[in-house]
Amino acid sequence: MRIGDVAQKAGVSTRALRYYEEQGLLTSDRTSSGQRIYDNSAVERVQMIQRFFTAGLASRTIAQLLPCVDSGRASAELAELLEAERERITAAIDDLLATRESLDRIIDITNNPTPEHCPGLREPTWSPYNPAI
Amino acid sequence: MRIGDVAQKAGVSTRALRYYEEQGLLTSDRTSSGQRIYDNSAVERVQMIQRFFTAGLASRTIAQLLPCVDSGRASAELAELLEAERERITAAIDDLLATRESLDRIIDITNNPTPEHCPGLREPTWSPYNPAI
DNA sequence: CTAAAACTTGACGTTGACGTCAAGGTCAAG
DNA sequence: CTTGACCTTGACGTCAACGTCAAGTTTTAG
Repeated sequence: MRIGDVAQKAGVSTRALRYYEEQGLLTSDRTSSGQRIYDNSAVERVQMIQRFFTAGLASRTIAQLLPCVDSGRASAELAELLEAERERITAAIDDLLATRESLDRIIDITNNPTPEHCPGLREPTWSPYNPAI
Repeated sequence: MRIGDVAQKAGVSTRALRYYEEQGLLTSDRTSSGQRIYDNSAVERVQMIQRFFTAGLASRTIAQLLPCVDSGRASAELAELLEAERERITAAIDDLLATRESLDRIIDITNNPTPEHCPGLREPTWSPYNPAI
């Protein structure tokens, strides 16, 4: 497979694939003329990379993670990283759930514009999540 | 309260507060010399803004949302926006849940490095069918 | 063979939410 | 009065994940 095929099958741009390679997330064989050649597993790998990106992992983090996925082994340091990312994701989920509830309250109020809804509107039902951790 | 107090109480930078004002998310009174003056409700409002940012809403979207929060009323257009953002957040939550499960599997495998874990490592748990591995 | 499509590297552009410096004005304390 | 903490606007810097254009090479289709 060439880069365009992988891009189409994985639903990303060719630019993204070259970027992944540049970041050490994806490897490719080359033809004698220099064109990238991938096997079928590349599509799955790209989709996995995409999921990690969507989950808010940085490319450097993913680069650390992938060898662990491949080998099934993690150093103590890497295990810490995994746990830290897990907690970050959990916090992000909690934050999104809280925000969705806020939105639901707003939606409910705007659908049923009765005065008694108003006072509690700004009650902070959640605690902020710190992305810097 | 001056800007530094609000920043500290809300846990953000003064730069962020000026940015929020620039984006129409936050208002302030001014002293005769031009310094910003806030009342206590500003802290809560900033925290609400922060939550929306953390949930991935853009400043323009928040700017559209806040009047609706304040008034408890939404135009049909705005109601659509609310619903769209709700769906976006739900999708983000689902994605994070799936990614967390992937991470959990990796963590489990690295904690119990037994060979029988390995084959399924790349199985996409969220995918409808299982391609040839 | 030729034209179009697809590929290559390189480099600059984009976007958003601020960080950060510059060059000052303001204000309470001693 | 003066020092130092805090404030102002303005403007440029940052970072990440690509988008996009350029200019040339390779592959494919007819």
